[in-house]
Amino acid sequence: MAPFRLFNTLSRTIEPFAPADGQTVRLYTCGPTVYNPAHLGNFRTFLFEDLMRRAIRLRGWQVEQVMNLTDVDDKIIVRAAQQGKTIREITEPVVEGFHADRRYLRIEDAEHYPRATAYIPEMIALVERLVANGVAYQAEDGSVYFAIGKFPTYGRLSRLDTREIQSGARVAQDDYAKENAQDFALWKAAKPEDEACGAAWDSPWGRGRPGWHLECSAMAMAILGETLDIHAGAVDLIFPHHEDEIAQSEAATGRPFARCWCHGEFLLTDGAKMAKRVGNVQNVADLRTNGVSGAAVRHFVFSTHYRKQLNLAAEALEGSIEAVRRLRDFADRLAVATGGTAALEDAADALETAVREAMADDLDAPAAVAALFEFVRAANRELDRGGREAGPLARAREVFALVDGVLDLIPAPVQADAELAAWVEERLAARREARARRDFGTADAIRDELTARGIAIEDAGGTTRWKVG
RNA sequence: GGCGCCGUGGCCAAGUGGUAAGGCGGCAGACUGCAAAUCUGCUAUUCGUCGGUUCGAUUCCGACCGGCGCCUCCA
Repeated sequence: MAPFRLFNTLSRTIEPFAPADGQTVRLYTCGPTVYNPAHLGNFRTFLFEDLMRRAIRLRGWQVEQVMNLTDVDDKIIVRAAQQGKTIREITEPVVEGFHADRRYLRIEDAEHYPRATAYIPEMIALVERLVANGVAYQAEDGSVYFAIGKFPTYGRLSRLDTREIQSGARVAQDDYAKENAQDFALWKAAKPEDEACGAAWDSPWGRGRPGWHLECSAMAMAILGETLDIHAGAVDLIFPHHEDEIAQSEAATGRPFARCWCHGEFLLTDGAKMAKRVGNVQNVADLRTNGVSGAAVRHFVFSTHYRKQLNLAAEALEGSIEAVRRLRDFADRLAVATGGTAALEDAADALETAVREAMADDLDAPAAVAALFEFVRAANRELDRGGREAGPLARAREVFALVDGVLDLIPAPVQADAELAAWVEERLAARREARARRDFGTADAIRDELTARGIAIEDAGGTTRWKVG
């Protein structure tokens, strides 16, 4: 078996990967800041991480994943102040919406969804360690900062020159009294607006709240231990977020924070990064409204490798909707098939091999998707031939289910309510009768009638199948 | 300015030093009363442009053109 390989941002190369304990991959994935619904760009990253955990299990390992929910943050506080609410009142409905959207896209449940506000003691303890180690200091403004000058390997992950801020770079508004412009806040001294919305806690440095980077380090180490197997996120988190996580974690523990860093590329819209500040975001709610299934979104996202930018084009999404419809039809056909051929079994074997290799090859989803469609074509061909053997059919079902467990691209059938179903059956009976007496004008009129109600029919053998959509 | 990515058919998008996966769409055929679904064939002699290396490059090198990202709190 070929080694399982992942691209590690630390080395910028594809490396063999295995969990440190040989059994369970401890995976930390940066989750959403819950002040607004996550957009499709965010979800592209979460889909990449979903694929990762499924690929890990396909490989035979267990996975323990943490996805944090950042529920205390500048933007949340601003929103709370605007609406006269507490941060909890702002974040609670957004968290619920996040999970609903996530399920729509069939992103599996992580084992842990810790909220930053539930780990304040762990965060404070981490800051205390850093202060004790002499790499953090409290400034005149009361906030506690990490002194990057005390951490010699700062910048190793992002490979950025830390000595100078180049022209063209976005320049920080220096809100805080840092010793060095690049030092980052571990603990932010509370301001009146923080107190007003419940975003302040007691600490050895006075009332305050955690800095963003600190949240991840504290929660990751609290739940998964001091060295993670994989830490994942999107490329925009490489700097400063992950760089800072490494600094504060390793400066506290003296151990590597993560063995492998994986970063997904952006989803673009209209040729630009999808982002709220660009104003080109689309949400899962928009997709639902337009009838785009989660399966179709998965197909679209997995058509490109996770480390390559993907442009959200309406025409491509339409293509994914159609592609996934084909999978649905095939799945139905496979379910009711009564036998197969030797060639069907060969196709199934080829599919399993291709998908296992693709997933082990730095999560090569495009290759897996291509293999799946090659299988569908071959299998349809064999089913057309009407094989009778049970073994090959069972094998085809087994492998198809295995692959479905990784990619999860088959849309759920649209269920018709009982009333509609009864009506359809009545109309089909009338059509059957008309066809029997070769009154095709009436039969076609009935078909048009059904089509107008969104019912598609297929005459197959002696029977007629129908479905919604 | 620094670092990095990308440019493949109508659209999306794989890929390899030896002559272009897959999906959508389109065209033709089989099947069908007609459709639909499915299958079959066709749909890039060519991979941004110009050079170079090589027996041979889309794949390696260089330049140029074009697009994108990161460079302090953005997945």
